[in-house]
Amino acid sequence: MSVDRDQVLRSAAAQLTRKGSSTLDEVAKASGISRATLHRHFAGRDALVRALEDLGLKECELALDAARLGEGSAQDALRRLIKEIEPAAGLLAFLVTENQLFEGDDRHEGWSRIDDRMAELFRRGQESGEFRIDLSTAWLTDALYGLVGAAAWAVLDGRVAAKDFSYMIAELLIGGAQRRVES
Amino acid sequence: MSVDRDQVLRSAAAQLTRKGSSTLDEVAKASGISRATLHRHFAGRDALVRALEDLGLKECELALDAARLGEGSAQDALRRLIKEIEPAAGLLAFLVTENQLFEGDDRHEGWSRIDDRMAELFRRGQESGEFRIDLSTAWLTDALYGLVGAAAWAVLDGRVAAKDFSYMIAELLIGGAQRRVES
DNA sequence: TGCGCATGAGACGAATTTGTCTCACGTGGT
DNA sequence: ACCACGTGAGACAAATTCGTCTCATGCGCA
Repeated sequence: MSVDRDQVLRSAAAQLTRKGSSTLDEVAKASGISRATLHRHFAGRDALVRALEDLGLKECELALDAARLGEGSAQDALRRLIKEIEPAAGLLAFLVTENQLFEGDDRHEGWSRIDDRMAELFRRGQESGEFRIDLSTAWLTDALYGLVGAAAWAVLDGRVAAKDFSYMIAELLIGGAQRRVES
Repeated sequence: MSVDRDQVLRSAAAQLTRKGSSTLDEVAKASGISRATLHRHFAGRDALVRALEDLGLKECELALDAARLGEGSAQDALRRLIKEIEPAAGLLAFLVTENQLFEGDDRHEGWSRIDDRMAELFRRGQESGEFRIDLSTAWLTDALYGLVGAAAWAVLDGRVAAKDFSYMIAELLIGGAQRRVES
């Protein structure tokens, strides 16, 4: 009977990813609930977006924890991270397009912490000699976000099979498109 | 006296990239014109977005032409493409987030043609042995869009120097993050 | 059966945005 | 000097969306 808050948020993210200017009524219908109920759980559009941000933030933190970025090679850690972050890809695809969250320098500090943890992984890989040093850790972090968003969108649109999600991202990010004659 | 239509569109794209829900009044002010004038040139919000799409489409076609994708190695052609597409990056960064354009299967056929040309480049690279075949051409195309958008945003936000734009994208897309002991 | 509770549906005014209009101003060309 | 034209500023109603409210329904539970 009671509404599943997380499920509503996921449906809302999917709807808002498809159409960023969706009406609250459209969001509610996409979540299978009425506008009144949506409004009972989230005070307004801002509150809804904030909740989406918090959920995405939480899932990213969990993915970062589960990936154990400090263990093993940086490459393997990155592969684990991409695999762990897959459930949050839909949410991230929306959040990265929601530049409104970054307006006014009051960006949620949580993202800085996540960025730092990712950049730290790339830095570790660079220091160990696994990753090239001519690509900045900031760019690699942004590129990871961009590829996750692109992959999520490609999957939603049927151009990439869902099962290939993490493979496609990890291989491109780590190895690039270039064919290497000797592995 | 007369308004520079393309300049207005670029300013509008920048404003809408920053805040997708910008008012027409905000868009107009960002372009340095009044709402009345904006409305004289573009019938409404839809018409404005359509014009932005057409401009982005045109610039992509021009970039594809200028890159001469059929000449030389696929790698070099891809590097040329990325360099040529840089001026349109801001526009693309907005358009890729404007999923509204893809609603209802009435997507502008022009994008299909562009996608095809890009996919053809990757296919050529795969057939020549330059690119790996385990990453589909559709994914490589989407990844290119995603990286261009991510890079445009990173530059706008000051995390990546504008002069590194094409290098960062090309190197990551072609060579990946992995360090290769022998070049 | 009867109660509690969350929800769905809809109405209502307020706020915002939009589309259209008018009018005055400034510039460029005749 | 005069006119044509594009523009800025603002007013105005229409349309849309939002926030809040009320009421009825359905389900679980005692």
